[in-house]
Amino acid sequence: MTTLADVARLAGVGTGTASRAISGKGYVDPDTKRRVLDAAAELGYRRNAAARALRERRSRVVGLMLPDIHNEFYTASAAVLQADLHAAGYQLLVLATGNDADAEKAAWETMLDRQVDGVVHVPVDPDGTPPPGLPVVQLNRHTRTATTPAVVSDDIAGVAELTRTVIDAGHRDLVALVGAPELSTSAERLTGFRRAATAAGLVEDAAAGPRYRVLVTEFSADGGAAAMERIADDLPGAVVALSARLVMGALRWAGERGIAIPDDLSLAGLGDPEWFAVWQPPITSFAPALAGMGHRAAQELIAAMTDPASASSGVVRLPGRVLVRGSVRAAAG
Amino acid sequence: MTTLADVARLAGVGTGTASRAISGKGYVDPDTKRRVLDAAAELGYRRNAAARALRERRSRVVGLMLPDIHNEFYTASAAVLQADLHAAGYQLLVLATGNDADAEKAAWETMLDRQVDGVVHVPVDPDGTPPPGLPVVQLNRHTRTATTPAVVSDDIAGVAELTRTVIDAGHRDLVALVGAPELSTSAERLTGFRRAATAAGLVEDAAAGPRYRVLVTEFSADGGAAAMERIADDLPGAVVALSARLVMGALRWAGERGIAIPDDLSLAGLGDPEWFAVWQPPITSFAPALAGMGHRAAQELIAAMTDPASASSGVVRLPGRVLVRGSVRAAAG
DNA sequence: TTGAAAGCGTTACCAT
DNA sequence: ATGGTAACGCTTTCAA
Repeated sequence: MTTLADVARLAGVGTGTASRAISGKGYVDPDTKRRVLDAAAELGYRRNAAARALRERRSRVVGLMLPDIHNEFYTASAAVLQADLHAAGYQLLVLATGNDADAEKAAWETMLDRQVDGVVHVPVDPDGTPPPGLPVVQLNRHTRTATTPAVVSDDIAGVAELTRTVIDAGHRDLVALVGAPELSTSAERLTGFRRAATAAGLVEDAAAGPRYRVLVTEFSADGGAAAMERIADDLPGAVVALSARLVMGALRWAGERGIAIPDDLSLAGLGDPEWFAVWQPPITSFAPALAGMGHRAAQELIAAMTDPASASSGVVRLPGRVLVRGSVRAAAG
Repeated sequence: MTTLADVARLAGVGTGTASRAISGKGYVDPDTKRRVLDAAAELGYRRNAAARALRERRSRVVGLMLPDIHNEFYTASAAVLQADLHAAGYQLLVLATGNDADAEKAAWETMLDRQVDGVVHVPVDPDGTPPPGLPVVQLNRHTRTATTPAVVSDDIAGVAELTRTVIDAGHRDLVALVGAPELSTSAERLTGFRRAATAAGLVEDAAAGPRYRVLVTEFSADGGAAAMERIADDLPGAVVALSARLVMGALRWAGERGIAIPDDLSLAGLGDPEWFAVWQPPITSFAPALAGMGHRAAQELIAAMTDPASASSGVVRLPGRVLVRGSVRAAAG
């Protein structure tokens, strides 16, 4: 391995000068600089990141903590996050927390050990709190006690709009499928749904007349299917499944039961995995701006790392888009 | 920040002893060790990764280079890879190459700069070659000149078996949809297809009688749809789409054209995204053992990093599973 | 503008 | 068994 000292020797200068020439910081004569750069090129010199990190007290590494690497809801944001951070000279260290509060706690230790300069965090434990002093931006979800900036989707507005399109289609009997209410995502999606439903005069769990029901279940395909089973003998006109996995569960259940969508039952979803558009019928849904969230998170984190004082500690809500497609059918009312 | 020297001082020992006590390497009296550990706990001491990396000349970081973070085909392997590596004390540094040979070259530089101990690499450039001396294992695809171990799916056997099930269903007129033949994946999938087709007496591009055709296209939904369009007025009995995205393209095309699957056309695919099983009809396909590949890759890389000499440089082909579902229909022949 | 030298926090060697 | 000390490769003062 060739070191800075090697380069300096070949160029006939001191290591200090060589360092300045290569980093571009501080005064160095143009001629000298050339010599150093040539020497570096000749030897194929590469700066040692560990030595730099040790000396500069910053690693230029950013941590990404997420519940599950194999979940396109996160990777959609992660992809642009990685690109933006890379462009800014940071590398991404990825750690999965597996939806486990203990693993999440351990992950913070790892991040600290690694001297990461900052962390992008999709929180698992709603009450968890990041180590003080470390620039952190929460992504997608936000904890109750968020003292760090958070970048999330404006699910309240989005799901409300989605629900409105269902109601506008004439439906007066709705069911919402939603995950654990401790998560900010579930809570906000439900808020949006309720807001639109009550605004339209639907009453929760009403025995007769315009009504809506809320089914809390596990955030998975199995959870979605199980929830549908619970209302099998009292189907509504439309189901609003508040995550892509819940949509899948509802779809699976409908397929097994021979329930036709949208003829027997209308379905609206959340998210926009590629297959939503190809499904017969294509799935009407609210699609959070996942890429936009990744961009914004990168931007917020870079700001926080550059100037920790400026750390905006608010929750940024990015608007998404309602995609009106074929899975919701006009109803008499 | 508290350093090893702080701990040593509090425990009343030298830094050397403190280091040994904490790392567990070398002789140290049990009593002394206790004192050091207590002091460390009291101070909330954490070893500095940069200093360790500098001194030990190893970072305990492994790089993961892949074309696209937002692709479940890769993340399925990446998730278990991360878990296994984490368990072995390594962290994962993720870098996307975006299917671009230049970006891939630049990524190697970054990996070198970061002093990663090894790299798991999903190759983009079929002729690219990793920097010498760095433990590397190729995942999913392998380059022509692989001097490093590669862990891939046994697509040859898998696709052959898949194709056989289609033929056994009575089909004698097949079309294969496949991506760029430079990629080892495309090439091997096609080999499997051809092998089974010819073995059954099908002739490529025959004007009459048992035949098969091969359509090379872009590895995307659009590519799949475009390919289908090319054979619109001479549809085969069954299409074998050799990637999940191609399946999606074929499905989209069929939906737009009003072609019913499997009644008008049988379809077999590759991969096993969740929606394959939920689709009506569920998609018959060959599913590579992505998780298994992640495990094996982690294992190979750890071996290579532990003992570079032992680096097996062969291509490991892991068997996958053929999932017989409803998208292929029995045909007269 | 430049070079020498002092760290950054560890580990590992060498006497003790 | 233990403590001092010399690296590891770099950045950054400080004098010159």
